[in-house]
Amino acid sequence: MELNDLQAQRAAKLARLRTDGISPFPTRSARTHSITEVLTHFDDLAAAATPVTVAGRIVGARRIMGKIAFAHIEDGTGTLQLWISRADLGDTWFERFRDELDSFDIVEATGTLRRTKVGEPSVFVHTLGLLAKTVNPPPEKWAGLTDIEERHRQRYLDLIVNPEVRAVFQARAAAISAMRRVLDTGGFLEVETPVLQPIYGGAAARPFTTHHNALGQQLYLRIATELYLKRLIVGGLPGVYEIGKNFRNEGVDRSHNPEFTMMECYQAYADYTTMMRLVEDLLRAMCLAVNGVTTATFQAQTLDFGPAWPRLPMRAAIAEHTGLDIGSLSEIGTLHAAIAANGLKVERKPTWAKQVDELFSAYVQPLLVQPTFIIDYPVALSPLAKRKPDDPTFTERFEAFAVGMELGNAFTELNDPFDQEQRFLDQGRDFAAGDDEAHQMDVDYLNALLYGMPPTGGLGMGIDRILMVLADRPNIREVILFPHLRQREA
RNA sequence: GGGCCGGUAGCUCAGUGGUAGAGCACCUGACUUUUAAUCAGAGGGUCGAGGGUUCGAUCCCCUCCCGGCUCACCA
Repeated sequence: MELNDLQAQRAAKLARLRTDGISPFPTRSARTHSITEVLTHFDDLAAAATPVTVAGRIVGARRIMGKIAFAHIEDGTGTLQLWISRADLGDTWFERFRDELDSFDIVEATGTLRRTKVGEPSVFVHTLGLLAKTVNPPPEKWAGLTDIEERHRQRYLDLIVNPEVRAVFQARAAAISAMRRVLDTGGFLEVETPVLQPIYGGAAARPFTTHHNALGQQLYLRIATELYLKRLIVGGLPGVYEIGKNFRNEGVDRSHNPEFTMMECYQAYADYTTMMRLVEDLLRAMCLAVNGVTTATFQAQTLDFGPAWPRLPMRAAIAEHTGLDIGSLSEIGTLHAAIAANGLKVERKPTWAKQVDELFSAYVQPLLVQPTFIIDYPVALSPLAKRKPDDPTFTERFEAFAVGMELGNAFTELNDPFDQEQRFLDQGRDFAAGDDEAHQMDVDYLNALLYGMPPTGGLGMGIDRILMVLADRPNIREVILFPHLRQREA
């Protein structure tokens, strides 16, 4: 390790401590109380003159004035002041504190509890010990660590010095826990399915490709869990869900990370209307877990997850905002012509389905600020969803939106193996037409459907994006502990 | 990938075609109730990398690397 001047100074102190027979990294702490325990019972412990041993990282400056010193330590549960006097501690350890210990070192202190004359709860230390010497210096005292890249690369440091970062990840844990409670009590079994898949599927995306050496087999990192979870519905499980990472080999921006956390669930004998109610229940519970109320504020916009969400058919939504009826413009040629004739500014797409998706993304999606379901997607956009009984060109599918972001995707699952086979074949034609995200044929999945899958409702929700909305973080990197970053040159 | 902005001390940032600056941190000294402790003093730089122009480049030009925001694509 190459050390800069400040690191070298601290390393020299570390070496001197070793020379004095003080381990810079002792095996364990003799802590008797967490800081929050001390603070909660402070007056009782103080009145009883009970000695306590607390431990934590020295945060802020050590304030040393001749024969007395102050420092604050933080242990993850709270912050507490140490009152350190040469008279109580003795010359050796007082000078050791002054000369060999630094801000950010992790220490333990034994003493009795008293308030200082300004009333601050403090440990009046009579025994001090080092638990872990710190070589890296802390960031600047006031501006702190603000560089976004450094915050994400050194998340450990970000967590030390920026308390609100810890709050985001506590909120994340609380939201996922609430999600699990809703699903567990709703009759869903939590399962795990393969990350390494010989055929990728369940979504429209480019995969990461990898290789199994011993088997000589090409494998893909999953882009969705959908097809495996539906095999479990075929297997007779009445409801399943999985919360886990998906991997998509796409661009990186403020709402996309190459690996992201998805919850997918499937319920036998249900349909997409069941899933809409489930989404409402999930978001309400997650919002409550994060914010204590069923409303959330995202970038000064108040979102209400309390009531049922509006349900807006995609065909009507596109017609309202573009004037085009995709129901009657069912060929790629006539759709392109209508887009040109109406002066709509959208990228030209190779397939009808992609073009409809483009129209929606450009003209409708940004307007969906409040929680909204867009329902009934064209069949060509939805190769795994069941057709509407009264209009076979559309499917029983919805996507859940808020603040212009897609939070979830659900449908009444296609269980007709012959229709499914045809959809896969159509996707193959789209792939040939230039859609490199088109779905792969999955013969084993068709075989499962040939054993019969009951009518089923299925749902996928992007956990990271939900957290962005609920915790008011406009960048996905702020809700992922270690977001993907470009590799730094050596 | 395109556009805009940026990369200078450990951190946060100024700045200039002529020997590199501040605050905080760090180091030395003083100080027995501090809360951004205070006071006095000292040290610390491949100015992102490479090339070019120039007597001289951290500054001007070119290329590249990295980052932020943004547009495009994807959840």
